[in-house]
Amino acid sequence: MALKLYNSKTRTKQDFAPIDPARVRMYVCGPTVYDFAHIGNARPVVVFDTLYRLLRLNYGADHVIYARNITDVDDKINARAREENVPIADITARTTDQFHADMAALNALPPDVEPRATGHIAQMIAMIESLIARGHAYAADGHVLFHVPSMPDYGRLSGRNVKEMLAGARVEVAPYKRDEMDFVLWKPSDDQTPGWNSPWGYGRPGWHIECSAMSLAHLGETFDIHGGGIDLIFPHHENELAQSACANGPGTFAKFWMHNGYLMVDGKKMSKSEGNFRTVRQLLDKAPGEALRLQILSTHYRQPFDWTDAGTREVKTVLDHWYRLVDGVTADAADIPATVRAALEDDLNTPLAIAEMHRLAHAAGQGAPDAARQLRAGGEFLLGLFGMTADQWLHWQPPGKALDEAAIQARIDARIAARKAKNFKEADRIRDELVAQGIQLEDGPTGTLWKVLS
RNA sequence: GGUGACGUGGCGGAAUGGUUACGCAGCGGAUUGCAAAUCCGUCUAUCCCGGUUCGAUUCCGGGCGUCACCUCCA
Repeated sequence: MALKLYNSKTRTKQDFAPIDPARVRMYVCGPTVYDFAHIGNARPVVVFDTLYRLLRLNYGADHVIYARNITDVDDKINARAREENVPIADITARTTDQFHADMAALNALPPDVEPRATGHIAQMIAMIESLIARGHAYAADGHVLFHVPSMPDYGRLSGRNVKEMLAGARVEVAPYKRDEMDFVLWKPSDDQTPGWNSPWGYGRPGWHIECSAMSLAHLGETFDIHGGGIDLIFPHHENELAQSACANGPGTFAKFWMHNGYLMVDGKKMSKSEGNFRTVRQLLDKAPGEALRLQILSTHYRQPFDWTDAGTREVKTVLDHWYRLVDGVTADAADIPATVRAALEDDLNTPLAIAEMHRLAHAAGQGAPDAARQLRAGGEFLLGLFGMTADQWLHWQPPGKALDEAAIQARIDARIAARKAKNFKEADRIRDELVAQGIQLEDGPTGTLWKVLS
């Protein structure tokens, strides 16, 4: 079955055919590194990681190139460095490390290239020069601005009507702008703010130009997929598209635009003032990263997602079950279940894919060995699950908390002895004692196993 | 004010012009010394009002409601 993807540009589901099957190119907007990644940052990473895995399967791992940037020059970073009174590089290095660790915990593969904005200043300057030369940008008052009326198609990607937007605009217009909609490509820096020398003086790039410059540098003028959150469609992606298409020529840039839906927490927009702000780091204290991953995938990527703790508990229960079924089972690519794969190939229908996984789990639970292999293959090769053993999974503890497994085993042995002596009162007492510590015992045919209650 | 998305059973969540997914929870059973785990069985749904149709949850119109964007945001 052919891969179909919803293209935000055309607002339809289309058959995906790469420009060059030997080099399938995907660019996803990565984080601005100034603080811990929140669960809203994790959604596009997990969604596009799932797509990345599927593309690698379809075209070969060596024929897919996935670029996800790190934006390490931004006024939010500058503000944070000032607050903490540390060098900017400290903030960006620390936050980048945290981001990598958190995304790895979610079983997200690292991208093939991870360009940094500060490493591409020269490319940004070159692109700005090209925009000026082509009449799409102008220098004014130390700034360089993109002239929006120079691009007739502006607003098409995000479905905005420029005139209507201006009618409802609440922003003050800077005096140096020729048009209210014009946006900054380059802006001046003072001594306290990071900057680089440029034809327009000492300064730093505007928000959108880094993605245009980096996608060009690593993927070329035209590439296959551009992804990110729907909140970025305006102004970020609209402006990226404007810059790139005007600098490189009409018709260049991404063939497919993909946007994941918004993320809410407990039914509301996540924000610090609402008290429902969740970092990935905080959530990894409640459940293993794979559970968070499956939770993210349990809603179709284009739908709004409502994050709840109850949802986390539910996927944890599901994975407890699946892990038991695939324990000791090995699978190879031949076991990849066609049903799960077909669901993913239909615009990444992960909820349907998970439903097909449940069907396999049902069959595996009845003792079908091929179903167990397919379940494992579906998790391992498609959804990015089963990265640990069943024991590791069932014994999982939040980072920093270590269980004394030897002590638990000693209690289990004592209980086995009591049971052999038919002293059930003592056996039950030991079991209750362990339950009070969050340890659940399971008497099976091969002996007594235990798991951590969640 | 402008724009967009969404409204499916207790909860999560797909699909579909007609045959009422799937999971979690609940309930009943098997199993177990009792549990847990596992297996079997099982109840509950398509926001409201019109229209098109032999038939709509699905298409069209209206209404109500929720969320978001238009300013930093994944």
